[in-house]
Amino acid sequence: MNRIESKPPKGFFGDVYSVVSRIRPGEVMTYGQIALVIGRPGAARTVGYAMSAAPPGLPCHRVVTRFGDMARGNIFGGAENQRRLLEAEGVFFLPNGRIDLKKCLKRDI
DNA sequence: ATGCTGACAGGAG
DNA sequence: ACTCCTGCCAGCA
Repeated sequence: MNRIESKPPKGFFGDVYSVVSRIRPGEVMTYGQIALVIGRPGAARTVGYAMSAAPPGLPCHRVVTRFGDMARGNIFGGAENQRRLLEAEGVFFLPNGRIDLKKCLKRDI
C-alpha cells in the first residue's frame, strides 16, 4: 500500500511525532507507551503505522518494542544501524542484544 | 460505511 | 525460549 508521505502530520500522527521528538538522547520509548501518552491506549499498532510515515529528522530509532528490541520492518537502516545510533547517544545495551529499558525507558509521561 | 492492513502488546499453549 | 491468537486504533480503497 502507499506510504503516507504527501500528507501533513495531523491528529494522532502529529501527537505521535510530537512525543517521539520529545524523547531525549539516551532514552527510548515503547510503542505502547507512546500510545498511552497520546491518550490512545492499545493503539500501539497505529503508533508503529505512524512511524512508518515518520518525516525525516524524527528520531524513530528511539522507539522500540516492549522488549527493548527493534521492530520488524525497520526501514531506517536495520537493527544494526539502530543499535549504533542508540549506543552513540548513550543507550545501554544488554548482552542479550536488547536495550536496558530499566535505565533507558522514558517515564516523563 | 465496510474491510484490510500494519515498525505492537498481552496472554495462552 | 518458542509460536499462535486476540484486541486495539487510524488510514486508505
